[in-house]
Formats: sequence, C-alpha cells, structure tokens
Amino acid sequence: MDADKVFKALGDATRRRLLDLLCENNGQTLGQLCENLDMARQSATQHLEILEAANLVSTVKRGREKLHFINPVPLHDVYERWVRKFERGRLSLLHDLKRELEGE
Amino acid sequence: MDADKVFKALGDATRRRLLDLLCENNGQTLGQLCENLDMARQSATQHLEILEAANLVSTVKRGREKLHFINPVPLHDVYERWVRKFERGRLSLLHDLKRELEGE
DNA sequence: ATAATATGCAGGCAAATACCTGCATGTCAA
DNA sequence: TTGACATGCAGGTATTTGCCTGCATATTAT
Repeated sequence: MDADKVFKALGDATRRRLLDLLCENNGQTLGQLCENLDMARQSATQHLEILEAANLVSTVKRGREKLHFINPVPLHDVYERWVRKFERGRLSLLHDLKRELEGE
Repeated sequence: MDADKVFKALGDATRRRLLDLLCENNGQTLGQLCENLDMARQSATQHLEILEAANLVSTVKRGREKLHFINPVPLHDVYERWVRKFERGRLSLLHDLKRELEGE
C-alpha cells in the first residue's frame, strides 16, 4: 500500500464523494458518476485516475463503457497502520493533553 | 469534525511523520520536532499549523516554548465515518470487483 | 541589563493541483 | 455504413501547496 497516494486521494471532497457514490451503487460508468458531480467530465476522469492510482478504485472496460468498482483493501490498510496505532494509546494521549491544558 | 481538513492534513508524509513523532513522545516542543525533520523550522511550523487547524494536534505555551500534543479524536471520527462504512460492505465490495474482473 | 534561545510574522518562488476547452478515438444501433 | 454516444488525449490557466530567507518578538540565564 502506498500510504501517500491513499491519503492524498482521500484528501479531496470530490473523490470522497465518488467513493460514496460507488458505495451506494458499485460498478457505475464514468457517465453515471458525472451526473452527480457538477463538473466537467474530464475533471471527474482525473479524480478517478487518482483514485485508481491509489488502488481505491478498479475499472473494467465493457464495450464503450468503463465500469468503476471500489477496492476496500487500501482503506483497511490505512486503518491498520494509522488509526489503530493511535486508537491503542487513545486514552493516555487524551490524558496527556487534558493534564497539560489544565495547567499540569 | 472537518473531514476535509483532517484528510488534507494526513495527506502529507511530513505531517504523518510529525504525528508518529508525537506518538512516540507526546508533548514535544517545536525545536525538538524540527530535529527529526530535515527542513527549515518555518516549514515545520506550517505543517504543525495545518495539523492544529485539523484539530489533530493541540498546543500549550510554556514560557518561550510551545508544546505539541496529539488529539486522537479526529482520527477516531475518520475511522467511524470512512473506514467502518466500507468495512461493513467490504467482502461484498470485493466480490463485485472479483466477479467483474473474471468476466462476470 | 544583555546575550542566548525559542518561537512568530511576512514575503517570495517553484511545483503541484483542480479546474477547464477542444479535438480524437472507439463502439453501438438504425 | 453512418450517426449518436461513451470515453481518451492534449494543453492551458488560476489557485494552492511546500519550501525557503530575513527580520521581529518574547523568554530565560548569566
């Protein structure tokens, strides 16, 4: 997993919206996704390319259409590497902060 | 939680490194953090400001020093909103993808 | 008081980003 | 085959980003 690509991909509201759209209805074409986006088709294509480079979306060509599918694996990896790490020490980290804010 | 700020903050290797450094040793000063970064102090300051704006880091001034503490709450929120959502449908999403890749 | 230390503030610059328009290609259906 | 439709490719531009340097301020220690 390339953490940088995954996080950068997630760091844009349009791309997170695309993931949400695919979560509601997996396997949509570029055209279908564009109908929900309010931007030129080309811009949506670029966003989808970034999601694909991060391996968050995989595509399949069917005739003249291109179908888009979510790949949930990188998100799971992000959780394992980033969220769980801080989750483990969560209470003690919060404690550090609170104690310091209260003037030690 | 401002998802956009949190994701954008996480979308940079230097800032993720800062979070790791604080996870190892919470409450470090700007100077201490800079020693591990290989960039000018000002650049590090800007990264820390972004982490602070995303509420991932809180600071306390002590004399002439500024102490930095991780706030694990936004990361937890990101998990709740983004990772768990896809985690729930994870197997079926993977199934969609696999079936399509195999030619349906 | 004065020097050393820790951080803040302002501005400048190159690269990356997120849009766009215009045209080309490939596929389906009449 | 030909026209309509779905997507690909190329390039142009304004904004944002990440880094820097130079100078200012505030705190501690001698």
